[in-house]
Formats: sequence, structure tokens, C-alpha cells
Amino acid sequence: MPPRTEPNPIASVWAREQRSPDQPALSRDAIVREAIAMLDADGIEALSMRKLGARLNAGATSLYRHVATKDELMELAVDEVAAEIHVPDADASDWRAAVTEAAASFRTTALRHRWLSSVLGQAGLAYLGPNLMSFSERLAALFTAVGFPEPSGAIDAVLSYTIGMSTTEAAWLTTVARSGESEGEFIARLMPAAQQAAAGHAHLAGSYAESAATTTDPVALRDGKFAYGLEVVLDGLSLRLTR
Amino acid sequence: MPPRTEPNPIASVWAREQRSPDQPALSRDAIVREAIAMLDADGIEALSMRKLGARLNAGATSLYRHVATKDELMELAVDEVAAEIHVPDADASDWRAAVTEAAASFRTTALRHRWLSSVLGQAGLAYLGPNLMSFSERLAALFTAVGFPEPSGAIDAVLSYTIGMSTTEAAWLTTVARSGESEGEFIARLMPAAQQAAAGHAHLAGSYAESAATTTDPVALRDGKFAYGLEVVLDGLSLRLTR
DNA sequence: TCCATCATGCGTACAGTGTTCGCATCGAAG
DNA sequence: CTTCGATGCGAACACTGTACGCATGATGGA
Repeated sequence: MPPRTEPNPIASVWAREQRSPDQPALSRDAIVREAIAMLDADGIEALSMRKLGARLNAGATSLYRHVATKDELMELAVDEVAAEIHVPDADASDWRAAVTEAAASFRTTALRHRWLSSVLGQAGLAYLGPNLMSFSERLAALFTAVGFPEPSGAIDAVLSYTIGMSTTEAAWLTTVARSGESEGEFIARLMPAAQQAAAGHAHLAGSYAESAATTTDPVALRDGKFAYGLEVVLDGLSLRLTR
Repeated sequence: MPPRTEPNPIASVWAREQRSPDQPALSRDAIVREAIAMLDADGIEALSMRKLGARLNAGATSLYRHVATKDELMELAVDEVAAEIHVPDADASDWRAAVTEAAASFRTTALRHRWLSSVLGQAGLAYLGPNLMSFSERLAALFTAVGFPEPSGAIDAVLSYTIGMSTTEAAWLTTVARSGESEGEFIARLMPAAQQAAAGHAHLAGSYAESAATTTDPVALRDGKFAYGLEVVLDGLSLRLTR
């Protein structure tokens, strides 16, 4: 093995700097973008400043010229990803469909970037990034336009439910992904241990046996579960609306 | 400073512990207990195997005789803490009060051990520890005794809401605690930045201004917020019950 | 009583982490 | 052409989780 792997040993000789054509020259945006790619691909504990620097053909400590600390980088990544959450415009006539779409969009992004819930669970929502701010703003606009007596209470209710379900799902999918198996295979392999652990717990054993009998696609099962709970929350909210 | 602070020095002496009088002899239970104490005191990133070993008057690597890995230790800590969640017996006549008590108990423990949400957010609920199992069992017993058509859907709804709200609160309180200020002081210091970040977002600016005008105790505010959302969920559930 | 066995503690070491510091380089401004 | 400020980076520091092998002390059989 050679003593070191030199990123570009020849290029710098004859073409003094090659940053323009292929490499985007280590900007803050490029760093955040690549960090998100690594987080999506290999999970949250696979991201280190050294590996991220290597992926950008840069030294590990060069990143600190553009980002103060790793926590700040995660903050930027969270806000970047928050732009993917779509909240319909406030004037939507069908408020249930609008809120459902917003919640589903949140869940979709949380499952696409499974590290999101981990970061939010550790650092909370006191981030104040522009995309998170406009997400909150659009939610507030939607709920006040609907005419809820306590818009912030209604927002917190549906958002808490959505965060809780998405977090649980994301953690589950992370565990599944770490096993290298498909979701169905992992469930099948986990079932004996779960059944044994449920020995002496009548209701748990019953529900385990029942879920083992049904052969539904686990993705559809999770989708249905999320939709059901969301309907429950929306029903409770609609009671507060018509009065 | 004495070498260790013993939580209940008297009861364990004459009642059941048979170890040597001075050193608790580094058992798995002692390790988990001390780990929880450190997590509660200084947060999740303050716990390292070396510090934990030092607190137990033991070398860093001695712990690995009783615990396979740090992740397993966290798993044990989560299950240990799960025993503090109280779920009323299934025969409670007032199901709303029973579910409310269970949810409140979950929230209380999640706020008492603010690292819990972080761990659950990263590892999920696929833990199968005995205390978590009996927690699930008691919830299942309660909801089926109430007579819900889909007990697991109802459980997931209220549990997701509770987890989401508790996680958000715990992360917020962690941020507050890290500042060294009281919650009110921290809010006061954060307000200018929040207001500035809300510039151009009409609804957010309005709600910020409104919350700045009210001088309510932040603890009471959070309690009310949680209760309101829980009522929403329970209302939605009761619609599914009476039919 | 003596010896073998075995569980437990721990010192050392390894590979990795986030981050600081000072030095080199290089494009642009004066 | 010279200066200067921004940028990249190698080395280093204080940590982390954990594997390995050695010491030690208790236990139980001969």
C-alpha cells in the first residue's frame, strides 16, 4: 500500500487549479449537499468530518472554513431537507385534504431522510432556519384560514402525532436496513423472539399471532396505520371547528 | 466528595443486598443504575464508558464483563426507565381518565429522563425488554377492555401523539438546560432572534408577539398544550367507540 | 490441604472522532 | 509587482468504544 492516497497528483502540476470544471470548490452548499447524501446513504453514525472531507476531495479540517462545527452542519442539513416538506396553500377549500397532504409530506421526507428524526429528537425544533420557518408559517396560515379557535393548539396536535409516528417508523426502518434484509424478511426473523418475549402477555401474544397470520405488505400496513391515526386526530379537530 | 452517592442507602442494606458492605461489586444492575443517574444528570453525550467506570470505582473496560456493548447498556437503561410508566388497570370505568393517566405518565418519565427520546428516536421500539413488553401489554389490555374496534390503531394514535409531543418537549428542555438559564430567561433571550427570523412571516410574527405578551408560566403552558392535543385525540377516538 | 478452574477486574493498545493551530498557497487589489 | 486576506491542509490534542491478554482471588474437587 502506498503511504498515502493522493487525490490529484498530476492535475495540480500542469493545470494549477482545476476547481472550475468538475469540482465545485468546497462551498458551504456543496458541503451540506454531500453531507445529506452521506446521511441518506449510510445513516447518521457513518458521517464524520474526515469521511465527508474525503468525499469532497478535501482535507478533513478544510470544512471548518465554511462550517463552524459539526452540529451547525447538521442544523444546515435539517433546514435544507425541510424544504422538501410541502404544505398546501391556505385557501384550500378542503382543509382535511390539505392537512393530510402536509402531514403525509412530512412523513415522506422523514422516511426519505431517516436521520432527520434522530437529529430533531436530540436538538429539537429551536432551529430557526429559513426553510423550517416558512414551513411553520405555511402551517400557521393554513390552520388560521381554516378557522380553528386555537390554531397553534391544532397545529401542535397534528404535528406531534405526525412527528411521533414518523420517528417511530424511521427508527424501525433504520433497524431493518441495518440487518440487510427486506422488511418482510426481518419481521419473519424477529417473530420468534417477539413471540417468546410476549409469553405471559395475553394481548401481545394475540396481536402477534394475528399479525403473523396476515400476509399484507408491510409498507401498506404502515401507510394504513398512519392514515388511521391521522383521521382520528382530524376528527377530533373537526369537533372543535364546527360549533 | 465521597466516592459515590447512593440513592437509597438504608433499604438495600438490611433488605436484600448481600454484597460486601463498601463496594457494590460491579453488577449489571449497578452499572445500569449508575448509567441512568449520569444520563439524567449530565445528558446523553456526557456518558462514556470511562466516566461510568470511574463513577463505579472501576476501570473503564471492566464494565464489558457485565454488558456486551454500550448500545446494549442503553437498551437496558431504556427498559429500566420504562418501568416508571404507569398504565392503569384495564377495568377502569372511565377510559378517558385511564388513557390520560397513561399518556401523562409516559410524558412525565420522558421529561424526567430527557435522553429517553433521543435513544428511542435512534433505535426505535424494537427493544423487547420485559418492562417495555409489559407496558405494551397493559396498554393493549386497557384499549381492548374499552372496546375499540381497532385497538392497535387506537394505541398507535395516542402513543404517537404522546411520543411526538414528549420528544419535542424533551429536546426543548435539553436545549434550555444547556444554556444554564431558566426556561423563562431562555425564552426571553431567544425572542429577539426568533422575531427577526420571523420577519416576513405574518402568522409567525403574530404568534410570537402574542406569546411575548402573555406572561404565563412556561411549564403550565406546556402542560396545557399537551392536554389540549390529547383531548383532540381522545375525542377522535370516542367517535370510533360509540357506534 | 493443595491444586486446578474460572469468573472478574484492569492496563494497554488500536482505530477512530471533533476540533485547534500554524503554515503554505493563491487570486485579487493597490 | 507587491501586499493581503481568504482558503486549504498536515499535525496534534483530548477524547471515544472496544479487543486482547494478563493478574488475582474465590471456589470446589481430590
